[in-house]
Amino acid sequence: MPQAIKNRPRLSIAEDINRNIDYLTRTERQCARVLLSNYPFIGLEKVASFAKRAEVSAPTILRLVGKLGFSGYPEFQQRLREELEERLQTPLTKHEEPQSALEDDDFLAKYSNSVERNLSRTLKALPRAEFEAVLKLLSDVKRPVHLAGGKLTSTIADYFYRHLIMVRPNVRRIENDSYAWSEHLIDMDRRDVVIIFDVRRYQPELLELARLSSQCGARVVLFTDQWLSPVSGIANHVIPVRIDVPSSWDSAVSTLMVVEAMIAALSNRDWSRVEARVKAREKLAEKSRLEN
Amino acid sequence: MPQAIKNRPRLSIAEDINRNIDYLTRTERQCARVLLSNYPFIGLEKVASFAKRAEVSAPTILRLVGKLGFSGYPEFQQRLREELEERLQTPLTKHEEPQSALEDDDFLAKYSNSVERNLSRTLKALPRAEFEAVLKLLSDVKRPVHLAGGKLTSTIADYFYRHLIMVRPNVRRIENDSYAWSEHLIDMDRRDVVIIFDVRRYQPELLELARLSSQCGARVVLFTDQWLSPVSGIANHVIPVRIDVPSSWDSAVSTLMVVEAMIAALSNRDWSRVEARVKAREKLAEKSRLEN
DNA sequence: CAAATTTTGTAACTGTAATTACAATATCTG
DNA sequence: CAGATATTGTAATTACAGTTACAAAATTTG
Repeated sequence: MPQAIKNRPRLSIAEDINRNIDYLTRTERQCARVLLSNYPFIGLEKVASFAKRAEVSAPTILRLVGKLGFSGYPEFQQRLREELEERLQTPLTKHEEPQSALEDDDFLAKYSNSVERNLSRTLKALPRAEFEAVLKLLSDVKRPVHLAGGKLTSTIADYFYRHLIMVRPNVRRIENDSYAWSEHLIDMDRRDVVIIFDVRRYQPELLELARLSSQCGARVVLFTDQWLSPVSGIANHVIPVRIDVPSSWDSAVSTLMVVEAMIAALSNRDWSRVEARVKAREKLAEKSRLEN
Repeated sequence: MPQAIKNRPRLSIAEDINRNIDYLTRTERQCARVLLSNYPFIGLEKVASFAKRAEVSAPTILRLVGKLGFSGYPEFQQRLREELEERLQTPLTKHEEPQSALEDDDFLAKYSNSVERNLSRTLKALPRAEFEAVLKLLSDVKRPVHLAGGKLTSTIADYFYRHLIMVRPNVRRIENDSYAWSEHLIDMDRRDVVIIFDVRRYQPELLELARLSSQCGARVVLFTDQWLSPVSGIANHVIPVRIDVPSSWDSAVSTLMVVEAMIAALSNRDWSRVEARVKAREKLAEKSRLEN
């Protein structure tokens, strides 16, 4: 079978090589082994490096790639990258063993694990400067803050709102209904801060809101997923979080974590002021209760 | 510092970007964000692909790469590959490395760590039988479900509500205002399920609601913290979660995780029914949009 | 063992990716 | 708001990676 090896449904390149290794010539086999030996990194290098490592000539590599059913080296590399990306997204199933016993019958554990993964990836990818910048904006109590979210994320906006209002004055919730926007936009200028939550299945209304706010000169802060909402083009600060879980729905856990961390940081920063505010509010609540 | 950013000892490119993101221009920052958002794969593509994904021109990418201290794109990619290889070779060590060093000056990391700790402790302490039991109640679409929460936790109740309503019919939100309770209580019997969220600083009203519901014969499900709300005395099922973090406020992350896991489990269990429901709802939304 | 056949490397070639120069645009500043 | 400065994209250029043709070497086969 010196012709091109048929490309089966969806084998990984490594598996494909293993199955068809006898159809390869001696030097080709050598290349294949080198590739498999620390798969798939050598395949991501240039042809020349690969060839050198395998101690063969470049054309031999290309012939191998051809036999594996690819039309060219770039296509082969593209596929390797896709595989790698996929593999890195689900490390638990392939990489790890000890938990697998639990995982199968313990859905909660499985879910929790993937949430934990999201958290650490979020942590890693989140630019601290952005986090700090947003914190700085929120610390400035002179700046009015407006919060908005999408169909599902507005819950998180609400959570943020309820806590922020305990920590500082001048916070408002933008209703989901776009008819009410004008109430916010009318007084908006460069002092204002608009916080928008927008994840997958990005809502066009939110983009519109961001645009209008930005035109007023307001600072726009965006919480979004790793694929970035279109609002990211407008926003002054972007906080990307991980939302992918083994579910039909997205996870808001990482978003919530960042929001909570912001509130915590704000509170800790000058607790005395916050404390006074909380106490004052409690007193007021007490009073209004007695009057009822 | 608009010149090339100094290349410190051995920062990963991601970290380097995170530290120096404010020295980048707007579009460069956009590139950086796209790269970080699913690091490092876009960086392994050709410049053109990267540029397209980031919605900028190729030279912008190259300028970014230059600022990061690389002499050219190939060098940058080489480094990315090395990082990736290194990272994949050490599966477990990596997880522990950032904690100690960063914690001091990185509040976000500190917070995230304590949240992660909460998650695993929650996972450990959560009785699977309770989880399953609640799941079973929710699977039974004939049972009306009512959701209520406290001053801060009602946001989570709301999150649960919005997802449940997509998964099954017969779900209602109990307003925070106790005047509205009668609307729910009037028709309540042993088929009904009342889900209550109540954590530290337990609200007496919620205890009252639980009592009344229970008297109607309804099943009461309680989400609470590790110290258990007084509602736990009445509730048929109790889901305890961890809420303690280095903050003046409590964390709702673990609660949210369990809620999400429930929704995911429900959806996965019989997806075909859920899918039909989701599609039907989309169709209706479409229709009503057209009519406006 | 020689002819046929396959395999492999060399070297020339080609196409495309990375780079650069420069003009257009946007942003800042007095 | 104009001039200055910084930023960004377009288009031309360069360099090099990937490809191909072909000849040399190795292997197979009669």
